[in-house]
Amino acid sequence: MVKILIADDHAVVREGLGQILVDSDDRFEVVKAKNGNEVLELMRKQRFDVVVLDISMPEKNGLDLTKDLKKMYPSLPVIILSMHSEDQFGLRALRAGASGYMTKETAPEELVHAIWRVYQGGKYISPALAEKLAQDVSHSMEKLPHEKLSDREFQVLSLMASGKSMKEIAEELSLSVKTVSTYRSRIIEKTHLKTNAELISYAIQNNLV
Amino acid sequence: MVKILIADDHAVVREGLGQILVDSDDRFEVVKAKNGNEVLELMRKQRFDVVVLDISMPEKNGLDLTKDLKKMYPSLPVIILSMHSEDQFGLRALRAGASGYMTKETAPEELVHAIWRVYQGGKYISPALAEKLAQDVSHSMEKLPHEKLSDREFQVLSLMASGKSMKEIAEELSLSVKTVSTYRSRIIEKTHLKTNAELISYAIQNNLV
DNA sequence: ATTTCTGTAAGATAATTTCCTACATTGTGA
DNA sequence: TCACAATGTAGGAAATTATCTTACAGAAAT
Repeated sequence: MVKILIADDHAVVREGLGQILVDSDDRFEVVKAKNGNEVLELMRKQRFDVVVLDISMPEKNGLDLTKDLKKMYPSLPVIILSMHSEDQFGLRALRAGASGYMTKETAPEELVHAIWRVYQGGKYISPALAEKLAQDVSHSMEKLPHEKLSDREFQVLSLMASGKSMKEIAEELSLSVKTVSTYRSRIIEKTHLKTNAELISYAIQNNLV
Repeated sequence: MVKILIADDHAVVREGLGQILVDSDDRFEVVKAKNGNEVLELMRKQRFDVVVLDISMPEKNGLDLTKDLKKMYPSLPVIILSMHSEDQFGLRALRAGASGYMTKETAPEELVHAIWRVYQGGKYISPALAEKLAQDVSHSMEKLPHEKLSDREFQVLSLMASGKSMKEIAEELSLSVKTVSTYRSRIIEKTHLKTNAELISYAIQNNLV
């Protein structure tokens, strides 16, 4: 029996996923949680072989939850499920201690596959993520992207994330637009986030706003 | 046999939901589509008793798709599934011609329930939505700013709030930038929000993103 | 001490956005 | 039911914004 804990705030996803898993293999036993606290609570009462977490849950997001879980149960395999593409959160999921990362577009069979893989102590890495990973080792990691930013850069990122334009930011900081623009390009270089939209969702996800 | 068409761009939701439905009642027969075009295509080839649409799908969103479907098949019951709360999209869904609206937090059994209800020609209205509905007829004057927006305007506001530029939005909706810009100015007129930053914080405040 | 970061910005150029204006439909209040 | 408002759409011209170098001095790191 492989005991799996699924956490997702959307009932349809939670139940649907559970259904898929138990139907796909009768060695699976599934328990569901609808938020981080439930996960923690359930973990206290029973042991699980694999935990599957949605990345975006209210209160405590999947990433933070993963960190907490790994602190308490270092050998517990965690798979993060997200609706974002690999390059947004994949690396951070792994850094947070996850053994796998999948988007919700992934075919459910892949998830089954991933579960077995991490259950056996391995990691599940999609080709896209693998590439990202390779690219990243060469460059300095360890830190979260935004932790590599200088003060000014970070400040500008926050302002951008709150929807301010270059010009507005420049005014707010009494700098030339050119200067702000320079920061912006440095931020982009460091974080690999390209569009404003990505910056914003990154910032929201990381509570930078 | 009740033939149900499910459309959602996320494989796990799509498959999971399908699994839930077929497991819950053996009179259900489920076919899945991953976007609006697939729905249209499938509809051309076979008849369905109920269609369940995710509200947020790339290219053609659930609301627009509903409108199209209802134009072609006026008596087809459509249920809209969304990850937003009732008050965000519920009314819009009904106006677009949907027979039901549910959030993804809803228990799957409720969905089964809703399917039967709409299959029999009724409407499925959650208590929360019902209240909203009642409120709408009475104090239709004192709506929240964003409730006065047209569908397109609202859609653009959401996109803006997620940090997309005029150009990006235009591309995403296959419209001219000019058109999007027009919507923007109408939004500004109606909401009195001026800058992008204000729009964003408004949207975050109101869970529009 | 030498290289890399950081804070700052000018100039030229490119890209984006706004502002009006317009028009066909669809809705709707009187 | 009929006019007037709202909606969805976009063109042209003008204005505004942003980007892309390139640069340089002081701070920090190796």
